[in-house]
Amino acid sequence: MEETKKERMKKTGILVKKGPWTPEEDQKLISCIQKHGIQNWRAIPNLAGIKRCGKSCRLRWTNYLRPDIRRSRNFSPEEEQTILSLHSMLGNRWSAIASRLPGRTDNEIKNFWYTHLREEAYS
DNA sequence: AATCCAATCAACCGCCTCTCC
DNA sequence: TGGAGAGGCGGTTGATTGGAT
Repeated sequence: MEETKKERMKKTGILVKKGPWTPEEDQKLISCIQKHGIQNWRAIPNLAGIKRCGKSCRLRWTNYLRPDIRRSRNFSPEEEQTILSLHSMLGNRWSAIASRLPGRTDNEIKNFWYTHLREEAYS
């Protein structure tokens, strides 16, 4: 039933702020995680004072704010080759590929794949 | 200088799995 | 043991940016 779906969305915290993160939100999230660590994503928005769902916080942290992320947007030829060969072995297991590429996130790799490598891989 | 279009990337959605009660 | 809730993941969207015309 449609109503059930909506209720579930409410419970999972979708009725909160969406859209791009502001620098203040980023800052709050970073200091909250530094202070409390990551044990319970659902608690993070409350602890940090952010009107976001835990899911959104997790995504922001893992794809953007994590300290070990290399912020250089360009993938080196070596990384490109690694991605191509890992993808031929693992398929679209982006998180598995990301775990073998230090400093890169699954989202980054996925974006890079769809914009640069897909044609190359299937040509 | 204005407009259009393609590329890029951050973020959301929905499904699946895992964990806990 | 089964159900509910939370987290994780892959696919997709939409806003922005930069280059071409």
